[in-house]
Amino acid sequence: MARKSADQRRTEIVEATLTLADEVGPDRLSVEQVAQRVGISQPAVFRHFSSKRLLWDAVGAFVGKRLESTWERALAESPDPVGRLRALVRAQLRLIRTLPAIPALLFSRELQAGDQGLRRTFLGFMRRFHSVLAGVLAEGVQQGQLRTGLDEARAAYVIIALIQGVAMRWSLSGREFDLVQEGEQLLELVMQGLLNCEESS
Amino acid sequence: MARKSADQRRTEIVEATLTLADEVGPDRLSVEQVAQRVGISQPAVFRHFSSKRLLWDAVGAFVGKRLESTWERALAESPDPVGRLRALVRAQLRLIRTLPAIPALLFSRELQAGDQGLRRTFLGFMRRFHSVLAGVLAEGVQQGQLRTGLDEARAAYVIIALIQGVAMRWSLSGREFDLVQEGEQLLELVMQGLLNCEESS
DNA sequence: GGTTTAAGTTAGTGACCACTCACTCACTTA
DNA sequence: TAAGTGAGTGAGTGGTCACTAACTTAAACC
Repeated sequence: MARKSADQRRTEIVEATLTLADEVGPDRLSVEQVAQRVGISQPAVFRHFSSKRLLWDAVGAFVGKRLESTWERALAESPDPVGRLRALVRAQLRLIRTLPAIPALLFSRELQAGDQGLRRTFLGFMRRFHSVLAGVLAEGVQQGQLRTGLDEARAAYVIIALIQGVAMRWSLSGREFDLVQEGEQLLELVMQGLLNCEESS
Repeated sequence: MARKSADQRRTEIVEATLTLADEVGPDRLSVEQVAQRVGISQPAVFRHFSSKRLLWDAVGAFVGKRLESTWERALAESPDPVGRLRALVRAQLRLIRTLPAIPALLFSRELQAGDQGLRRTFLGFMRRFHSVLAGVLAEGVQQGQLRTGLDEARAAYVIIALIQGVAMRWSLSGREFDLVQEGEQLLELVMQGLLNCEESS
């Protein structure tokens, strides 16, 4: 049997937990399944994470780092606000494509149970993303690219809902369409609006 | 001990399951919890539903009836398409407010497990709602209230995402804002669009 | 090359899960 | 009023869960 360093195993276990959270659901995932995927016995997992809760905490921290770095890189992509907005949405969709467990984790009861530890962590991620989006939108209004009088906070919630919605539909459909392309087209639609510009009610 | 007719008990059990699915999550809900909420012993539940799966099927059918009748009534509310669109969104939000388990049910793994029985049922509900929305949007385009060239199918997906998104945020926030009001304002924002009409990129 | 360290193992623990069985007793009806 | 029906019960069944105790052995270090 090939032994590995604790650091290596820890990341292996966290990554296996993430992919399995997508496959079987965060609430239905057992430590036994994680152990089998990694290729070790079930108690070996508890050598690296003394409880399942701490394993989920580590998963949360892992996802959080990926989210933060994704947003940071996207914000640096373009000088103008609307370009940054598109980059943020595209980057977030790409991250969900590579870590499809993210939406399921956000809404799972695994997080809400147990003293609200992870729930607050993920709620914090959502708030961070919302404030980043709202900031970019406010810049867009200032520079005249976006409607004056636009409610930036609400618009940011619309964009978050858009990403979550298309990710959920992608997941339920069995991933039979291109998540990033579809999401980008929905963003364009929202930016243009539905009403006829001349004859608004 | 107060005995009730089987019909009465069945609906009591289904309703308890729905409220508990919201409180503890569909995947974490046990038959014992349902029995306690109803006020009977755990085996008594199995007299009315011979397996937990059949109980979930009954819950699905119950929710389905409520959804269909909600859409039907909303469509009859207004003669013009945009009015019907607003009525549909408002009615859907009101239904979620009275049956908050609906979004959780849609995305729970309880449905996806077990031969995809309930999963298909709920996917069918979503498709039904999408086609109703797309139909109303197409009418709006024809009558000139909505942008010509509007992609009705994608716009319908945007509206579904909007409802789901605000419902999820409402749930995660501990229901500290008015779901219906907030949802209606997001709808208005999407209908107007984000871009500056004169100077679109 | 022997000792130490720590990543692994097997074999459990009690709690909870969906579900069953044998039985009871309230109510309807002949 | 006796018989039959069916909504209820208490006491289990086997299976799975998170987690633990005691032991083993591969690798790191001197």
